[in-house]
Amino acid sequence: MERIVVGMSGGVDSSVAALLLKRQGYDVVGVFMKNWDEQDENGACTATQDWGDVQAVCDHIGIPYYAVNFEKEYQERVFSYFLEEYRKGRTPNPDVLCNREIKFKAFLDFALQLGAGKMATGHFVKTGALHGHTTLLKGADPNKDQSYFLYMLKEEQLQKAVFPVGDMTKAQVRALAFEAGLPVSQKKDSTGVCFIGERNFRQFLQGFLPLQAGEMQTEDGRVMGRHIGLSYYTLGQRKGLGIGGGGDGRSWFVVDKDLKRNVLVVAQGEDHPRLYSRYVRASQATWVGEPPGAEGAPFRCAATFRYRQADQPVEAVWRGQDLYLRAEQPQRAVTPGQSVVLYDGDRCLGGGIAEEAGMRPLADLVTK
RNA sequence: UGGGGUAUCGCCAAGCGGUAAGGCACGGGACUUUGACUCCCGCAUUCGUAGGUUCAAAUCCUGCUACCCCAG
Repeated sequence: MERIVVGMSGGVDSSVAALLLKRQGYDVVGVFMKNWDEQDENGACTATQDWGDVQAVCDHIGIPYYAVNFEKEYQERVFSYFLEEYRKGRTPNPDVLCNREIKFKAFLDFALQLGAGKMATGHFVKTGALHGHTTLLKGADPNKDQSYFLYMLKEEQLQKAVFPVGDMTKAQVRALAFEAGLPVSQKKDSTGVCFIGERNFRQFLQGFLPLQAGEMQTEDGRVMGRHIGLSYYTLGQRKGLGIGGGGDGRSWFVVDKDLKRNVLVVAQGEDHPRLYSRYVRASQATWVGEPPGAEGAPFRCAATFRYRQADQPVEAVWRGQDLYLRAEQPQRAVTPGQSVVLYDGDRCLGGGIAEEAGMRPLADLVTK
């Protein structure tokens, strides 16, 4: 009987994943990862609660369970990067790294050590086969697809992974959990940075980053207020600026960060031109399988510039680790540090990390 | 301390005798395995202040205070 180790978070998705594998006759082992040791704002350790849920679920399903601790790995491979990016005034997405480095590396290795042939998670994605290669596909539930977070995985990693709920909708998952009597069937979906959880982001960052207050200015230099530190804001952000009234009365948004002068540039109106860009340069390009096309050869595909965004038609070209994109439609608040993920239909090709974006063709951008 | 003007929620701003619009900010919620965006709900028993007129005033009158402008 083939053994499969399931990464269990204590949530509905991974619980149902374990349940399905068990029903399919696999030798299922549930493993809970504790990668962050800190209490939330209320002094409660959510990991303790989640671990309790994992135990309850596994007992219910009738499978053995363990807990592993990758705090060190998480700190070294994910969190340090996360902080470093913020220090540079960028807006990182730690979860894409977490998947590549922790869930589908450290954890995968651990699973193999336990004698498993494969590992499983509750991600809403699917794997497919194309010309003898394993591919990463969007989950069946368009509203829950999580391929955006997994684009950094390589084919080798995917070959060892199974995603039992990938072809289900969230509603189906919940219904199944309920029918099976899983104790977490009604548990609210968790959000926030993986393993760290939901929390007041500003407050959280303050524990790691210095506050370096400065001015908020309009493009033409009018001082609109003060900011507490450029790291604490992201492009396109509206809430938290504290600027009200003035101008045409519309809301204010962050349109730029001037690291040199420590000035947060703000502009009025959700449709402000400074908020949009069609040309994007991304770095650290990574491909699930073979790179799309030849180096330097433009190709058409779809892209998402943030989680849950609808596919955006783009023309792309890659050169080495660099990825250049020209979007057909102007994209709102493409932010340095955030991931750009490419698709061919439902197949996730890979992606990169946005470095710069604008409405004007940037140097080396796709030349038509 | 001559003349004129303005004082309504943190900000902007309706109101012009009939019992406080709206926008922004802010708070809460929804959505969401990043950060954001978005959506929904809430948000002045009170109109610089003290009196007066009136059945009734933020709206009219008077004093005071503050700020602005022009004169000095």
